[in-house]
Amino acid sequence: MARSEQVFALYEKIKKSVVKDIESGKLKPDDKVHSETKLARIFNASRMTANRALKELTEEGRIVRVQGVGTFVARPKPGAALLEIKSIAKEIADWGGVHSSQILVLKQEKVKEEIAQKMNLNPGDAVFHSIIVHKDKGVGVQYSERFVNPKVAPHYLDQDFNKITPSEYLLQVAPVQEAEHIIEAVNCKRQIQKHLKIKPDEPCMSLKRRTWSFDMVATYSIIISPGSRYKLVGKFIRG
Amino acid sequence: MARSEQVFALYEKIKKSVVKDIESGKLKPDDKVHSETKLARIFNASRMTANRALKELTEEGRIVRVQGVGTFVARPKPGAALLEIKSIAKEIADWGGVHSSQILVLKQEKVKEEIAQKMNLNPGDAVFHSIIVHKDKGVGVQYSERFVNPKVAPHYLDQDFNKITPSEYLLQVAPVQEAEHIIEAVNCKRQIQKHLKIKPDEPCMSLKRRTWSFDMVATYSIIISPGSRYKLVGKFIRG
DNA sequence: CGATAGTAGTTGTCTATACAAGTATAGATA
DNA sequence: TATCTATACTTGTATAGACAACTACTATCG
Repeated sequence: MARSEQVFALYEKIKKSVVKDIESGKLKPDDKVHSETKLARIFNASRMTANRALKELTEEGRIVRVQGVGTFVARPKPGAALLEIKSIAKEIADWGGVHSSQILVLKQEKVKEEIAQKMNLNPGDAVFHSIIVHKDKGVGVQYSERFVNPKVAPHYLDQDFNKITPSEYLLQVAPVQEAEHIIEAVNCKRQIQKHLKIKPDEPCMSLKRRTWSFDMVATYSIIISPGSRYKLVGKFIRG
Repeated sequence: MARSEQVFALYEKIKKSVVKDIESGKLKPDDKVHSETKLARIFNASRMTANRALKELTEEGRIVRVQGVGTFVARPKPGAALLEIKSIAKEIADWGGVHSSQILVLKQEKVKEEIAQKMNLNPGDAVFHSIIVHKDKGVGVQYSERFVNPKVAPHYLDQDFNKITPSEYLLQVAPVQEAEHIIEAVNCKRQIQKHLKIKPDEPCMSLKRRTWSFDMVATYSIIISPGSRYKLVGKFIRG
């Protein structure tokens, strides 16, 4: 059975176009978005239709509109309007606008007992292991460690994680079906303290994540520098 | 200077009118709301204006629209569907099996500036305030502070919170539509340290929660004793 | 130089109209 | 009776135009 061609309303097309420009990086936060008039002209639509598209994007928190001035790409605040659980990882990934990442570890290794249990593997099986420090303007803000089941993402090691974050890559490759998060306040290890420039005894937040893609598990563990709150906004779904 | 009379847009007036009918009980769940055409006639507006009003009320979850049939008052579903975000609070409430609670504060008071802002109230308005320590086998594990808009739960103060937790009670009374969580690692105040028997400099986790029930806000803030992890399991929603 | 007025461009609201798409009902038809 | 059809009503989308409110900028005036 051929999948029927989805018909999108015109205002949906305009929305998608703007969102695409934002997500592709063509439009960056605070950049000016085309005005209603211009969008209407581009899409051969009326201004009201462009207005509807932009109004909805405003409600979704992707753009900000100022009367008399224009429309601008919203800064990705932690806690913009994203989705449920997924946003924990996504928001933190986006958080603050990560400019660079320092790859400390990226290799295949034999999985140790403790991790093997969590991942439904046998000790000694191969896993991909990565440790990455995400930096914002040179300052470390996230220390993330991952163990990935090779079956989930066979080409994990070949990626250039300066260009795409592991989160983004894995989301592309493997459909996440279920996730478990453990949030914890901790005093972190000296090595991590160094990377994030945390003082001893300064409380920081740890987020551990296990995701299931079919029967395969990936684990993800990040330490977030202290003082930085993490805000999570979720809309309830009715019905 | 006298506060200038707020000028409301026409679509806002229509929205208010419908909301008023719902809240006054004139319109009950599943009742049919006037059609766009009829509302337009009543308010001497165009159908597009009535359409906007109803569309926004749909997004706010107050009405349900069915093409070709009509518009109906939405049934307030008191959190029956267990969704992701909500479970944060629920899990924490259930966490560890709380055996007893110690009520430190449970009274009506005048809201202070800081809280008023968060709750869309004016300073000096009445709020219900409660501070409760939840104990597991005599040991404090949670320190929770709440500010509740009296309009949300007029009988909040009359409850026996040894029998039912505030979370449970509020879920029964008011349908939560939207929630915002802020998770943070903190060093908490001495008073709270005492209740939870935390050593100074021991990192603990703070969870602040704001929930919206229509336009009314309740805030909820808990401190969770250190070492205790909080586990959150969520299923992804596809699409 | 500083203040003012004008102007162009933008978003916000609103109208009147049109057609598409979906549903329910009554009436006609096989 | 069962099925189809026409119709009336509803919501969904889209247009073209209008005016209001606001901002940023330029030119002018004192």
